[in-house]
Amino acid sequence: MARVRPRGISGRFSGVDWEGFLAIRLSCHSGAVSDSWPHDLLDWYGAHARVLPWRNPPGAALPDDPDWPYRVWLSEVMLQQTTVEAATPYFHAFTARWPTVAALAACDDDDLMQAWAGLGYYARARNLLACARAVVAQHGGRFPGEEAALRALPGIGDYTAAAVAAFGFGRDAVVIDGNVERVVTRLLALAEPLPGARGAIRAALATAMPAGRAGDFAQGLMDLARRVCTPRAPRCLACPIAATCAGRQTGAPEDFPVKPAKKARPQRQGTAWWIEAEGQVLLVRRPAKGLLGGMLALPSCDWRGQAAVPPLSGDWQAMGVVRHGFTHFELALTVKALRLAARPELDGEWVAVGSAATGLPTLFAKAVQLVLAHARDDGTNAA
DNA sequence: GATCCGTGGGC
DNA sequence: TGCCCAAGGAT
Repeated sequence: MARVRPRGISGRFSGVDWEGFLAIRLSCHSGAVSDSWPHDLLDWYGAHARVLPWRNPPGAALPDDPDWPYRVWLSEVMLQQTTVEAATPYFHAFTARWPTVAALAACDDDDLMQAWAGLGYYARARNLLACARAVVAQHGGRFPGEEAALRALPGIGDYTAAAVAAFGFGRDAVVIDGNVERVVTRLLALAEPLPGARGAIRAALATAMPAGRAGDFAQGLMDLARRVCTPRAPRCLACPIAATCAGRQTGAPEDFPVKPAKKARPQRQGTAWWIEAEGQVLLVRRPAKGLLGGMLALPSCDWRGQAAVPPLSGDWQAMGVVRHGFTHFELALTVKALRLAARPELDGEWVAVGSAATGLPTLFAKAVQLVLAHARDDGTNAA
């Protein structure tokens, strides 16, 4: 069922949207978008900025700390498509364990992947390490401050390069993420769907950005997007730039940004095998590229419909089914267990049963929990 | 440009 | 419950 959306002036019988009417009159009087909105936003940000461990307070000079850009970069990579709440404990754990980019560059690959486990998008972890090592090898252990040099490093795209330049070095970079896109498409009522609208977004921000305040300007837009200009039911009455917002004047600011329709996620099925012997279970390292690349996992078949051939013949016990949604498909993973007296000759790493769930991606952590819960039930029933 | 790549939370 | 969303990047 389609969502019901108020359509502003034309869609209502009792008809007159006085708020919108007044806004349009004001707009016609003063111009389509006021020149003062960037400073209104900075004023609002000065009073309402979130306090975050990787963020400089509004209006303050950057910390006199050679590792500041490192922490900014680390936070930005963790925050790619990831919420502040999910990333924060990982940020603290990483900075405590690896306080400098040189320390991170020197770490063991498997330790890094285990530390990243659960955060998702594991290519970020592989690129994180490659980037740290490139900074040490090519830049003497100091991040470059220029966007172009940052953009050339692994795992750093347009957004992250601009964010590190602005937040880490105080450069005048145009920082555009999904939050900024939402605010600006509403502000301008851009009807063109993403990603086509990005050129207009960048042009508007390059014009509007107050010189010397790029970092506060971008983070102000992000805080506004999270607290006021939310995806659904934006709180326009609390917005410092509502008076100049064309999206609000349409009566349906939540309709922006316009996005292309999404495809349905296909269903896939697969099987994973728990092989236990001598208090240990067999894990395997997945190939470096592709889904869950480089991560430890339970042995499993591929999930594209091929027959599930277990790595050993034997008396496999059914443990149940784990359902897990990925970005572009949904998986029903059947879990089967085989317990042996002695460890068989198989490729992989044997780990203690009690610690098997730690350091695994969430899908396999769920599968391990399923097996352990099954074992507890058996123990209860036997006792 | 289109597709692939995790996860957890909100409504 | 199912769908949308979150400080994107690589291929």
